[in-house]
Amino acid sequence: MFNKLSTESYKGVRDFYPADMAIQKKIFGIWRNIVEKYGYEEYGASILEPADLYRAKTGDEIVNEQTYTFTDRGDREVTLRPEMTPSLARMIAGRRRELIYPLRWYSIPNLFRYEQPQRGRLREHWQLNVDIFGVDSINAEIEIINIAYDITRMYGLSDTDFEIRVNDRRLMDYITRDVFGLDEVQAKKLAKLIDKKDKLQPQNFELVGREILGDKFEQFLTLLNSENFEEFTSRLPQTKEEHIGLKNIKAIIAGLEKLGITNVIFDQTLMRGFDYYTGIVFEVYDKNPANRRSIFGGGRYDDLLSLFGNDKISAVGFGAGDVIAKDLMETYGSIPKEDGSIAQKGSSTDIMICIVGIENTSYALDLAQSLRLKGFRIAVDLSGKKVGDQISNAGKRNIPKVICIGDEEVKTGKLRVKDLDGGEEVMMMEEEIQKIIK
RNA sequence: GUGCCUAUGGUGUAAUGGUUAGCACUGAGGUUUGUGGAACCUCCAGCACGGGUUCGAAUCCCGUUAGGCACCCCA
Repeated sequence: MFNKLSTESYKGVRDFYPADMAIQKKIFGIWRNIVEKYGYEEYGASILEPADLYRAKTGDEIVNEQTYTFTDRGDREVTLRPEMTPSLARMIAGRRRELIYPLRWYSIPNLFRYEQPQRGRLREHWQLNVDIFGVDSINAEIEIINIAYDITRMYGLSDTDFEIRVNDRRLMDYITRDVFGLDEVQAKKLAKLIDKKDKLQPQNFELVGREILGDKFEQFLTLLNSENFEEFTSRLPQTKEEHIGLKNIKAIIAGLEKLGITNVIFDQTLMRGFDYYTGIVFEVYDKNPANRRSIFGGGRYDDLLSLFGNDKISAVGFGAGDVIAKDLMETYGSIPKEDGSIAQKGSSTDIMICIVGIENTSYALDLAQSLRLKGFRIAVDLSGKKVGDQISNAGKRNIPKVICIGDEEVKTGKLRVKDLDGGEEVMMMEEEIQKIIK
């Protein structure tokens, strides 16, 4: 006896049967279509990277515990990419003198994280990455958010279903350091606390908050609980010049409004990755109470290329995952919910040629080849089954038309083209087939 | 890493602790060697694994494994 192999896919990764692949292709199609409308070019990279690429940016702990890292036969440490941005930064840094700025690039990589899989989070997922390099002004943020908005609409959400939340890292730095006078360690703690505000019980939030801020906690809480941007601003200490973060947020909200995007709000609790972003950060949120969550996240990261010892290049970008895209499109109706069928809905084959009598096989194969040269997508049923089964089989594959080849057709050259939706059959010569397809 | 839940043919499911574990779909074959989606018939195929309780376990208990969900984390 031997142990039978499991047919399960590896934990946290997915198989894409044709029906799943059709959905995946549709999502990727939406992504490509929109970003290319904005002039973005596609790039790619290997899923393998030296582990150092991620160590430099994050910490050993994250690399060791949350990535797939192994040693290759040449004793090099290799990591399956957990995100695309370091690869992108590496590629741009390597050719920084040859590239033409502003640079608009996108990619749809698969990314790997070693985590416990759960709803909306797997060990492998595909993520659209959209980045613009070399634009210092907030026009970069506006363009990137505009793209994120377009994609969200294309998922099937209307403006009232979601909101775009923006904040600025420099504003938060200003508040934690200058207004409350925290050192770097305490500032980070506070940032983390702000990020978790909605998850924690108010008492726990206050407990930790007081630990960091002492009696300044009330002032902090008032600031954090501001209803809107104006109120928030008015509660900040007045300075001679308006803070750059405030100025940026205001300009972005106004700029997007000019483009007809009005569901943008300032969110003082929005943090996102601490060491990564240098300016504006944003998230697109699904407001549906059933699955309140982030659809996209992104922001400005002007310092990343300095990892490679080069000058800074300003950058703004965001990422969008395929798992959430699929969930949303099912929820908001732009794709049907899974029905468990294996076959794809619309077949990629135009005609199935059925063979009646094995002696007619070579005629059928010649016909298939001839039709392919004319541009049709033709499959031949080689099963040798009864013609009824062959037709039934084509129907199950959602192939729209069949042609049966038997003695009669071989003798006369007249083909009976059967439409599997309506069931009617039309007699025609080979040359006439293009009339009924496309 | 922690907690909770779940585990019956390929899929979806049924079975007060008591017959040979039932049904539907799928698959293979047939009624029907030239026309599908219908009907009927036959066949393939299952209690995740290991212990325990019991006269008797798919069913109750324990452990293991796997999966889901949540926490942690989310670069």
